[in-house]
Amino acid sequence: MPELPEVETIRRCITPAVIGQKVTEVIIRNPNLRWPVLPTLSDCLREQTISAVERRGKYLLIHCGHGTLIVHLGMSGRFLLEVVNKPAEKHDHLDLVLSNAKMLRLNDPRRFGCALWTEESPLLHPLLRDLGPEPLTEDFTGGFLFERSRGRSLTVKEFIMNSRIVVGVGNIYANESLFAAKIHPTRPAGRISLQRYNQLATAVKQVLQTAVEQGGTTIRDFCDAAGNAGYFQLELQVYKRAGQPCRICGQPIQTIRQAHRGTFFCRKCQR
DNA sequence: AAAAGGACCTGGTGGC
DNA sequence: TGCCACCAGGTCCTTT
Repeated sequence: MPELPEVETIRRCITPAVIGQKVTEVIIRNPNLRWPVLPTLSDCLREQTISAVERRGKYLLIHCGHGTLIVHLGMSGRFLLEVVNKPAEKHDHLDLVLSNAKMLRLNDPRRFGCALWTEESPLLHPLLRDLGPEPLTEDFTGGFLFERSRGRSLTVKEFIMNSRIVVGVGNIYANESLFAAKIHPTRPAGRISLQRYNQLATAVKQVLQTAVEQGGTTIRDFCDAAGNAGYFQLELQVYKRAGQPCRICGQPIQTIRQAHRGTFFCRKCQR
């Protein structure tokens, strides 16, 4: 479900409600996420105060007194702020009960997400330490993409969806960014000029920034922690628009598959 | 080292 | 109504 804008939307939504709150109880209903939830997670977290909620790529980092809970929402995960007595429903796998009588509830039908506890710096965790730069920082530039892509034959779409190259760009925003940069998604990453990578880096930043401002993209079921849908789906130019006219030139949007993911593009606008 | 494909899961949709 | 194939906001791991 969530790419960078959706995770950032959730982060902003939960932050004011959880900062300074103590975790009074942890309820694990189903520990079988992508990696097993630590059976002793409750002992790790109980009575600790949440000091900050950060985001690294698509990971949420919930900083507590003596460690950090690293949460990834996978493909179908939601993080919802609920009142403590709300009955659990299907796929409600984990609750963090807070001292303000609210709780953070993780719901994830496909269970591709995870909730990991670390007492080290989370940025050094094996899942995070090799991640590429944040796209909305100045570390992420066309020059960076150009250098990292030299000699590589994979397609530019697969290249920018690789979190070791740049974090947070999933299938929706890869499609949208390539359209905004007028680059054909199947072009080999190693054969794209610096000038065009400058356009692509600018497009990625602009698309993600706008999506954050719109509260993310709600295609089916994304919502923030308060249950609000996003609005960026109204701005989509190509994603899920196969056969519909390009908003620039009117040609029908094409769809193909790349690495088992749906790709959408305009044959005329993107070269 | 890089590329390709499978693996992990549930649920929704569309065709017959 | 049922059954089946295929698709879905991700990404790690194994094999080539």
